[in-house]
Amino acid sequence: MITPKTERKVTAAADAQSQILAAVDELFYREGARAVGVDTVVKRAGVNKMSLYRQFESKDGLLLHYLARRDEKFWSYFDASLAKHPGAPKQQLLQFMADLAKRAQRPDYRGCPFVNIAAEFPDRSHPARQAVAANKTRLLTQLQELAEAANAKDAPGLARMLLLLIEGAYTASQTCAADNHVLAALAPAAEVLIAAACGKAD
Amino acid sequence: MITPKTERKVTAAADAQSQILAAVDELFYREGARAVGVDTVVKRAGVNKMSLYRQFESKDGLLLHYLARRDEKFWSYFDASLAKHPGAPKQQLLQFMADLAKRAQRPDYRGCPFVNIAAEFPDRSHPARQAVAANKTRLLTQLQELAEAANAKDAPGLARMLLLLIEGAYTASQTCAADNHVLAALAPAAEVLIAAACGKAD
DNA sequence: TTATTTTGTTACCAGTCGGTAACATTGGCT
DNA sequence: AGCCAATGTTACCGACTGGTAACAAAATAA
Repeated sequence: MITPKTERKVTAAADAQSQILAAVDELFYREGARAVGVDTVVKRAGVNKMSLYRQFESKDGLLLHYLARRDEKFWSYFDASLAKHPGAPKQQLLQFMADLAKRAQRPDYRGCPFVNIAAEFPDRSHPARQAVAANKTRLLTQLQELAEAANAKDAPGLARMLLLLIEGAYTASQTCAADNHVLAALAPAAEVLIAAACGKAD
Repeated sequence: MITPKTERKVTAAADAQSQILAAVDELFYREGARAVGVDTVVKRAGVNKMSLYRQFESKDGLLLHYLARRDEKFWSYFDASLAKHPGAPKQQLLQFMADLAKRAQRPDYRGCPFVNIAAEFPDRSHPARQAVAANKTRLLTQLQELAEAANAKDAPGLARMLLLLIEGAYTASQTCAADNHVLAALAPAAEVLIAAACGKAD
């Protein structure tokens, strides 16, 4: 009695929902959330517009689902980098930087989804902006924990410096010409900052 | 015969043009270039829509004028910071960072105009995107010259690191909650990177 | 003065925006 | 079978998008 009821319709609805979310995930990221209309979304998802509006309250609701997905994806990247050096916080930090630099150099990379949303939505009180801030605050916290584990003299300070570098990598990947090779400086810069904050000992 | 002709009409046209550009400068920056319509611009500028389309070929043309203005404004900021320490490249770099951090913490700050444009226009071949890239490339060049003047061992590398920090400051000012105080780490981070690249002297 | 160019104003264009009412159809449950 | 809820489909809404044709008023040049 818990789930055996309504197999077909639930499946159909879930199907539509997942295809809509997949379409949104790609379109909002590639073209920008404001630039993409709901008509484009439903066309891409291969569903009807009413199917969208019966699953999601509005385009803004869709946007929050998009950000939730991107948040998950980001933390899976983050965890994957850390998993390469368990118990070695300095290596973990550097590995994340190196992986980020590699990701950000892919030709289809369009920058950090949260950064783009912040640029597209001027209103800081917009729910999407709060989702952005939440992601960044959590990232700062995680960086600080790693900095503490690495015995940094000023862990909050080091975390802020590294966050500046990360945000800079996101942005520079979009603003700077590729042949300037700005991203190549990401991991080396992080290494210098970490070394200065923790002393030379590995 | 060079300029005595057509005094009135030129004045009127120039008036309309300057008021349009002033309106665009504020609206495009505050609300986003794509989000603001030409109707909003002409209303704000207090002119008629036809007056706009007789001075500017299109909204895209308007956008390029906006970017040109912002480019000038940026370099005036840049030069003002450098003028505080003539002949002292390290100080000049640090001063620019400090001034940038202060600017980016103002409540009405909406990030770097070029960064926002890059986020709003996905197409890298768009003329506005090329204007963005031009600004950043020139900035990188200037940073490199300062790094060389400061006797950095790897001037191009240091310039790239500093550019990452700068772009990060722009972005973090919009993505991060103010009480995370991320911008407070900008000048200290730059100081560490410069010291590491130039040696402890001075 | 007359003729011509520039200006301001209105109305309008086709297209797109996010969102919905209404109805036909389908499917599962009893 | 018969009912009912969830679907799919179409057409539509008012508001807004960037951009223009057409015309009246004004100012300049001759």
